[in-house]
Amino acid sequence: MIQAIDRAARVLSSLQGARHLGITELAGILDLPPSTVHGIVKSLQQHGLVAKEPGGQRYMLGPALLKLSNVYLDTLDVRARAMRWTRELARRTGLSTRLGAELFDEVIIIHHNRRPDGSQQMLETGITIPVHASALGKVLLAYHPTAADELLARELRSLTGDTITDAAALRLQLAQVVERALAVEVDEAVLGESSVAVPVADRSGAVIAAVSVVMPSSEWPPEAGVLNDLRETARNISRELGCATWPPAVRPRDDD
Amino acid sequence: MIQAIDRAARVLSSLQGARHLGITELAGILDLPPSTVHGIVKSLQQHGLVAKEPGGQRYMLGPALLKLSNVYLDTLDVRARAMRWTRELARRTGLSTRLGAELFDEVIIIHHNRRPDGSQQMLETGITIPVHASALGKVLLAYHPTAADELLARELRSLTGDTITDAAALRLQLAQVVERALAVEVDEAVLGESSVAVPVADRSGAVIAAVSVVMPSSEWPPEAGVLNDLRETARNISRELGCATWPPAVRPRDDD
DNA sequence: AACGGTTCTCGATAATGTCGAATATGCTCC
DNA sequence: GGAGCATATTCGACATTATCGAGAACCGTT
Repeated sequence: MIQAIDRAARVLSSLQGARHLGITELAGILDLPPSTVHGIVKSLQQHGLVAKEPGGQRYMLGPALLKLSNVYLDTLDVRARAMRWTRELARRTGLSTRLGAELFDEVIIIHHNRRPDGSQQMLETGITIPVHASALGKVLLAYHPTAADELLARELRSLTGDTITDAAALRLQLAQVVERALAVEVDEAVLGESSVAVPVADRSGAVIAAVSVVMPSSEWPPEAGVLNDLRETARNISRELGCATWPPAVRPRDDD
Repeated sequence: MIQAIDRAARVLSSLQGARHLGITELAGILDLPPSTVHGIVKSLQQHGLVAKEPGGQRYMLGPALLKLSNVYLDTLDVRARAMRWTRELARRTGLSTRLGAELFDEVIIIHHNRRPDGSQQMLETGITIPVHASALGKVLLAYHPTAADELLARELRSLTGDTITDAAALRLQLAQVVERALAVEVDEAVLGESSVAVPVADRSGAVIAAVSVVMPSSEWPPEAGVLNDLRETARNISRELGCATWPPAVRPRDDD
């Protein structure tokens, strides 16, 4: 791990948390001398990864990230394939759908279909949710035991009163997830919101993403038809990616 | 400029262009030994900025970029303020609107409102357009002479037959842009598409973004009402940002 | 099963980033 | 409007740190 790059990434990460930071503040967070931080920030700035906030003398994330991220989304084969299937899923179920991938101890939403009732809803692509508090996350963890082990070794943060924070309880759920190829979550991330997720696998049979439908907890549990549509969607996407058999198999423990 | 960070940024940039690259390919592009590139890529990977493509042994951009970019958009004050005004602008004019900011020699779209006729249109947030081939870009250049000087010193790439590639011609247009506080573009970026843009300034009076309406070239020129609505929109956004007078003044040459 | 082309590991070298002190800049309070 | 303070920024000597070549391991292919 190259030190300078590690530090640069930490700078981006800090700015991700705090939005606007001065050199001194950053130096405080990273526990480095201000002059060192200044050099890093200036290097990032030259590439547009960081920008000076208009007016002030603090720094913020830069516009180059938006361009990179846009290309990232375009690069994702799963996403391109999944889009038409999830749109259809949203139409059939009348619910909003998400496609999520693992990002350390979070799930990042790489595609979002709004529920088709025409109500005003924010676009969720790009937001992240702790893995342990989402159906998407439970699916990804269940099929990636190494990540699960790592996560369960740490303290689990509670988001609502119903977030599962007990390692043993979560591990039990993960086992069930694999059995049913389906994970659920009720009020665990956001009060009043619940979801069901299923795995998406690629040619190699590895689970690389998960699809979910989100519904108001008042409509819980979902009808059997919804679950079937959801499973069918995941199977179709996986098939398009060249996956031979669905549901997929759990990836071996040390495979990374 | 820290070498390691510069190289890391170049790696990201290369992956932005090529989508998928192996270590050797990257090494070729950057003209570095493969082992050096490997170290850089591995460091980026640890932070999720780069990821191994599923299946293959090549690398691609990573999911962390999506999260960073999402925060970047949230951080942008202009964008938050502009959104309601551009939505209204789209409604009144029946056209799609864009909010753009400068990213080196390109304009990056930081917000996009689809035209409200209900037709299927792709979301343009995050795409980039060469500054010299867009109305948005001409506005940004006109108010940022240092950037204009730099750009005009180089060769201008042609996107359509109508792209302005002559430095003198462009410089003349930029002068007019400041006079009218308005830039136009007809078929210069995409055939059949034309746009008009106006500047958005912040508290300090500096132009930090531009708003535009985009229309089919068949509807060109826009009615006077559209131009008024556009100007009004930019003035409203600028006022919300604490800008005292609109149209804004050109930023002095060496001010960066 | 053997080959060619990869990615990846390791360690010595010297190039490189680091960090303290000094300077410049900009904000705040009087 | 001016003085004072806090912050950003520059600079250069030093030693930590990244670099790069050689070789091992790996993968896909013939």
